[in-house]
Amino acid sequence: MSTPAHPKKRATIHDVAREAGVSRGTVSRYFNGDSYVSTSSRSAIEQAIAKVGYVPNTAARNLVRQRTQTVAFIVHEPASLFTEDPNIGGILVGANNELSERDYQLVCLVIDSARDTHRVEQYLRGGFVDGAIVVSARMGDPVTRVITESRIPATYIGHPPDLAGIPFIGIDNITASRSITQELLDVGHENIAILAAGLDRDSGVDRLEGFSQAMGPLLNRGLIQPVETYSYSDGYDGALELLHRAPDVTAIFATSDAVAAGAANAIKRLGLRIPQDVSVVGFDDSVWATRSDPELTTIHQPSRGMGTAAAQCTVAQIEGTFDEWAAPRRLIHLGSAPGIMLDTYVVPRNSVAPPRPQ
Amino acid sequence: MSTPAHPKKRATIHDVAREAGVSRGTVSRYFNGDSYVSTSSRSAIEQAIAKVGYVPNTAARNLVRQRTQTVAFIVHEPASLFTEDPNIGGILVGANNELSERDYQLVCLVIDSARDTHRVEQYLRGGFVDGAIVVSARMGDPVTRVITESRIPATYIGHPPDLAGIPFIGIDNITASRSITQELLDVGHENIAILAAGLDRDSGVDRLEGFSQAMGPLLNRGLIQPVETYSYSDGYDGALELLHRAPDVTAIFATSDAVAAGAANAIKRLGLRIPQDVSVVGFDDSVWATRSDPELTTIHQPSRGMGTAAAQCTVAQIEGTFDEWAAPRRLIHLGSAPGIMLDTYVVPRNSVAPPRPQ
DNA sequence: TTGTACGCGTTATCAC
DNA sequence: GTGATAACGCGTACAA
Repeated sequence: MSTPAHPKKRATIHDVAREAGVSRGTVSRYFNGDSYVSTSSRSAIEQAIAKVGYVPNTAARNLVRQRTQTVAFIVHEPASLFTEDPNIGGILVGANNELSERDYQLVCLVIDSARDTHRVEQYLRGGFVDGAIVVSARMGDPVTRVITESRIPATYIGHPPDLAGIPFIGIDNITASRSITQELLDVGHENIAILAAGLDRDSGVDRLEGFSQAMGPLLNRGLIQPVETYSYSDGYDGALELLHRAPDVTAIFATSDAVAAGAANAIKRLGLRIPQDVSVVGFDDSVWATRSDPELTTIHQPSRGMGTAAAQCTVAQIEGTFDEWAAPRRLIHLGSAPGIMLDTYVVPRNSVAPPRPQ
Repeated sequence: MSTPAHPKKRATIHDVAREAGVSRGTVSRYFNGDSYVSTSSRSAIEQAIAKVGYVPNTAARNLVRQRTQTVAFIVHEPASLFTEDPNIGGILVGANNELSERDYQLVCLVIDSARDTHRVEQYLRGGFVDGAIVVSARMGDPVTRVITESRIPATYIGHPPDLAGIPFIGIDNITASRSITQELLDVGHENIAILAAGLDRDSGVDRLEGFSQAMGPLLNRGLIQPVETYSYSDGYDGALELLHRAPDVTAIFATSDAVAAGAANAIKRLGLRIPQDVSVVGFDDSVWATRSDPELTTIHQPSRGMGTAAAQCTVAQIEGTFDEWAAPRRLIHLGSAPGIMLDTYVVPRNSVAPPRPQ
């Protein structure tokens, strides 16, 4: 055998052509199969490929095709996100599945520092990807600038206020919050508080808005407890502070399950029972809701579905079929940005009961 | 102004050269700055760049350099990993930071199906990355084959039995488990059970081994409760089954904090108190340990440090300095694979107490 | 059906 | 210091 066991250098299409006794063009055609190639040279090529161990060089192919079959999945604050936000995992999985189906490679880029931001900018501009999916972008995000400037097809999850015409996938946080608040009202609660997390994001603002709408004249601004992030610990601290200040609340709407779980533990540590003394509802339908004791009534949010939709939306833009894709969906507009809204629903569990008679 | 507001096509180095009145070579030198370039043409180039809005095309650069400054971070089973395994997040962040520091871009590839496996194979072979970090690889993993065949520098987190000479980063699960078990023995426990998760992985096997070693003659095989995964729910179910079968256990070693948290909730639901009736210890020192009530005594595992080490190890291989890098570290060998062991330690919290006198 | 030649955007090696 | 020019590995009109 003349083939060394450990080929030092990777084989090129040239090697295959020489080995098979055909031209480079034929080998290329064999791979991209647009044109016909005779069965004789076909088998010769196949043997040659096996013999020299050829694998197409994607970098070279990308260069000439101006196409990478790759979509970036950009996520900020990986530390908190991956450990505290259960949605991100679902979105990632959904997007990955959908892209995989359409033969795109998802590459997940994490941004954790200014240095990262800069490198990711380069990466995006450098022609490494055909499109991007951006989660948890914030106001004035540099990534947004890069994306608009370099005109790369992109989709946002959620909608920061300044997405310059970039499509986004979201849920109707207002309607969802209204319906979970209604759940509390329906069983007779009136002193309902909200642990309002993430008020620096659209989601946080909208959830508070939905709550306010549902409460109507019952709304007591003193029972709005802002908390920093959607995290367990902030929920814990927030609930402690709230109940200290307003011990007469009979129900709490926490704007994420993690916050709700933290609140639930705080409530229990104060010697109160759930739901007999205080009802608690969350938002997300994440593992936080089912691992709590009791399990939490919450809003189901289709994280995987959002990932799927974001992937489809990005690919549609890449392939120039965005309008057809968006047509049959629930489309809204925020400024110049089109958005697709996905449906949510209440998941009743065991953390809600009527208030005790005073 | 002759520059259109929306340039249709991206500028190339050629455009810059023409605009600046120099040659492509000079512009290239300007960017890669090895050789000198006169201040006059330097400023001319800078102006030209700004004018035409030039950004280097990384794909072309990679093609000629045969270098991408990119390292893949490959993860399987994203669904369970990202939501249930808190380590992965830390490892990812650690690796990302370290790579960022050394000017490598980390791209995270998730494998969630056979289709994914194949595409990632192509991606790896296609010259998209200079190296790889692989987490949670299993026995007979196709990725392992690809990596060895295409000889791309790689590092594993943990050590599947069949890593063909590929370096890995790990912790000494045996020693760690021995020391946390000892914690239980020291306060007088004898009927100690183990919820042994992940016995299909090296980590699971080693943790059970450490437990067995520490127990010595006290080991009661009936108190070894195997559970499928390192998850909360498996811990819950496992503890229920265990305590049903063996109500006289006074302490439980759960081989992950998530398992421990699940076990803790099961124990409480049975009306038992922690630690008065049953002591519980975990493994990982993740958020699961601190969010439990009471907070769990556990083993601290340096997830970020593992990510950092894996990144360094991969880069060292890429740059051919592996030996120097490994020299001052705690190096072991598994077959032909060199491994670096990172230190762990016990974190005492509130979930351990002496057994009640019978 | 197959081979040829050119181009993709950079870097690198030369002379100048 | 700087400017041509040959790679890098592949796709693809165009010609044969």
